[in-house]
Order: sequence, then C-alpha cells, then structure tokens
Amino acid sequence: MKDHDERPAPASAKMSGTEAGQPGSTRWWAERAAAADRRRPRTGGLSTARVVEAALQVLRECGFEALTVRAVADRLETSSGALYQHIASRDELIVLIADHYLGDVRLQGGGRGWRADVETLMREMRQILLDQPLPPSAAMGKAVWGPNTLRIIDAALGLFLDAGLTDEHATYATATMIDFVFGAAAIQRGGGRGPNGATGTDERSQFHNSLPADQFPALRTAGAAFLAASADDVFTNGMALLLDGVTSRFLNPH
Amino acid sequence: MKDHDERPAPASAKMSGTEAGQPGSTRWWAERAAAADRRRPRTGGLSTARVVEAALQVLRECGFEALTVRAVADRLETSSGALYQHIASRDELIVLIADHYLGDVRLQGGGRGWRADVETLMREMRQILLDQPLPPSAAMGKAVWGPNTLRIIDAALGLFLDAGLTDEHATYATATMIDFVFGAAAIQRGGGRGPNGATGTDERSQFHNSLPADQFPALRTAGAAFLAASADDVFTNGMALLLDGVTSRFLNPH
DNA sequence: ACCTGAACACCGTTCAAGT
DNA sequence: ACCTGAACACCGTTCAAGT
Repeated sequence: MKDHDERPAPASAKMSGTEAGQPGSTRWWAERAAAADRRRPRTGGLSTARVVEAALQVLRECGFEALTVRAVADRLETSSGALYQHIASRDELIVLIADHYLGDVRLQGGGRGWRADVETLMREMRQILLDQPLPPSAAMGKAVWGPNTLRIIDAALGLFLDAGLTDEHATYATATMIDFVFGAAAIQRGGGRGPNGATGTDERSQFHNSLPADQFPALRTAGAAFLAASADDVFTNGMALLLDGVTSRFLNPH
Repeated sequence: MKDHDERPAPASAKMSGTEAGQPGSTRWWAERAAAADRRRPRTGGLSTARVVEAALQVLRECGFEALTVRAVADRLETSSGALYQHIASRDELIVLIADHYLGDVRLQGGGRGWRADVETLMREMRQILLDQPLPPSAAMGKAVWGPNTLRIIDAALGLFLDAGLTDEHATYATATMIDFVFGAAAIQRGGGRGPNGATGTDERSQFHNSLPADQFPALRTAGAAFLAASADDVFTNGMALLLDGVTSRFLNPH
C-alpha cells in the first residue's frame, strides 16, 4: 500500500476520448491523414515522414531495444522534445513503423486460381512479418488499420469474392487467415518454433525425457513429432487445413 | 552518428548463451525447475512464487503500465534489488505470469466427440487470453513452453490422436489451432475487432465513406460485412473452417 | 509555428555492505 | 545465503523560453 498509485494519470489520457482515437484505430488513422493535409511544412524542417524514416534506421541498425525517442532525435540532430510536434507518443511511432513494414507485402497473385493466390498472399505476409525487425510484442501490440493493412485485407477479400463466396463468408475467410498468419508469425518470432522444429535436436530429446511420467500422455506418444515439426511445415499444413475448410464449407457444402 | 551505440552490452548478454536459455524456452524452464529443487528457502523469506503472486496483485489492481519491479518490491515491503535473487529480469517475471494465466484453462472436454471437445478447448483458451490482464504484446512476446502451455498442447494432441490422426497430422492440427487462437485473441485485444464488429457503427460508415474511390475495390463491396462482423462470429467460423479442414484432409481424404 | 534546453518523474539493474 | 540502500545509466514527456 505504497504510493505507486498516486502518480498522475498518464499523458495519453489527454489524447484519448474525444480528442483522438487510440493509435492504430480507424479513427486515429483518419485524423492523422486530416492533420497531414492541414500541415504546411517549412522546407528543411521535421515531418512525420522524416521521423519515421529516422526511426526505421535506428531500428535496423541498433535494434528495437535501442529504438528510443532520444535516439531518433539524435539521428535527426534535434532534441527529443521536438519530435512531439510530429508524433504524440512513442506508441504512435511504433504503430507507424508496423504499418510501414506491411507495405512491403506484394499483392500480385498471378491469377493461378483463388487458392494458389491466397496461399501466395499468406506466404508473402508471413515472410514480411518474420523478416521485419519489430519484435512480435511491438508489431502485434496494437492492431493496425492503416492503409497498408487495408491493402492486404482488400486483396484477400477480393480473392475470396472472386472465388464465389458471399460477403459474409469472404469476411470470415479473410479474418481467419489474418488471425492465423499473425499468430503463426508471432509465435515463431517469439521463439516458439524455429525452422528446424521447436528446439534443437539435443534439447528436444532432453526435454522429452524430462516430462513427468504421470503427465502429458499425448506428448509422450506424439511429442517427438510435435517437437520436430518445422515452422514452415506447420504453416504449410495450416494453410491447407484452412483452405480445405473454405472449400468444403463455403464453396461445396454437401 | 551520436553515442547511443556506445552503450555497454545489455545485461541479458551475460545470461544468454550457455548459462541459461531465453526466458520461455524449454531450456529455461528446465533450468528453472532444477534451480527450484536446489533452493532451501528460509521461512518468511522471499521466493519466486511470492514474487509472482505479488506481481499478479499489482497487475490486477494497477494494470500493466504499473507493473514495475519497484512496485512489486513495494508490495512485498522489500527493496527492488532483493527480487533479483529470485528472478533474473522483468522479462522473466512476465513469462512466469503469462504461463500462470494459461493454467486457468480448463481441460475436461466432456467426451462429446473430438470435434466438440476441440471446440470447447479452443473457446476456453481464447477466453482466458482475452480476460487475462497482460496486453497481447506482453503475453505473446515470448512463446511459452511452460507446464501450463504443455498441458493445453497435450490435451489438444490427445483429442486429435483419439480421433484417429497420425502423430504428424495431430501435430499440424494442434499447432495450427494454437496459432489461430493466439492470433485471434491478440488482434481482438489489440483493438482490431471488438464484440460489435471492427468499430462502432458511426465510425464504421464514416470509415467506409472515407475510402478513396480508386482503391480498395473489394472493401467497397464487402467492406460493410467485414467491418460489421463481430469477433465472436469470426472466431466461430474460423474454428469451423479449421476443423472442416481437419476432417476433409486428415480423416476423410477422398 | 516550430525548436531548444532543461527539467520532472520515473525506470531496470547492479553491487558494496551488512546480517 | 539473502537483503538493504544507494547508485548508475538510462527512459518518455512536458514546457518555458526563444526564433
């Protein structure tokens, strides 16, 4: 019962409510676009774009741990306080960065049928999420409704609609696909399952042997397969299950 | 080109490598269990369990923002330095908390057939992830291979094995299910899609109208359905797609 | 309108010194 | 062996004052 709850309300309280949406929300993006239109930047001055650009450099070169407001300001040879004219908080900056990387997802499907095109899109999206330097904690902390995420949603929705799904079914298929891709990438990046299975070979058998004898009966029998499966194999099979489901439930209901 | 990259290597470097696994890894959990066995706690003293318990209280009462090492120490009426005898870092503490909440997932399936039982397990897991106070960024930042996660994996694996799947197929089904549930919960908690759809009704139409006319063709036609879909509906349909896929691919391949 | 410089109110973590 | 107290090296954010 000490005084750690007497602290003043966080600064974000001022921004929330009616003033501006939560970073990442549709509202926040809309207001951000409107504000950008109003702004008349003086030449050579700062801008949100320049702040984000500098942040990307810091992130790429020094990693997420080093991505501080002060480091970004240093890179721009200005004071940390100056950045708050262009971003409202560090959180906002991270949302901007997350959406930026999603912009690297390529959308041209090739037109080899809806199923092949959806698979290509899912693989592309996964690869971007795995390669991008934000840790899953930061990249997925706030759902992003920015323009680059909308591009992907639009592409997926379009493929399912072209395949003959109703609006509702295309919605479910798209949202499920996005949930799966994000979850798979986050767990892999978080250390859950690597390219060569859940753990190294030594560690795997050691782990398997350390399981208490009276617990985890299924892991005792199928645990070797579970620990050995690579993230790529799991992803490929997950896509197959999901798209089989789309076919059998939304396209060819018996 | 300032001096922010001249800082000393982070303290975690000392712990990584051969000394101890990354928090959350199988290795880390094993070493943690071994260390707990060696320890002979004096009565009335601190312990990892007491530290975690205090952290859970702080988290529940004051939220994640207030979950600092110092606040946990205050709650235990000790100094912050003292906690480092029992946890190696704040990150470790968060992994311990994440696994703790996964322990609330109930496993009794009811035996109404594999499909109903898997659905129950998925819903239960989702609910725990949604209700627990860690933000998705913290809860999913590190994949957790702790005892409580293994319980869930074991249960899922067991249901799929009982249904007649091979070890490999049960592995794919289980891992895909976990990826989907985590992704869905993280995106919902992050603000992506709420109980009443992606946004409020007003915001939804406003957002829809603000879409540029020459972009997002699919969102223009199916966007209303996409934004209106509730998180519950998306989850229910996602489960159906996934389990349909399991049936058609792993149980009744034509 | 935009930026500087300095301050405010914190952090996680370490470590000599005590018991 | 475990804990205290104090310090180290940082943080994000605010704001008067300048231009």
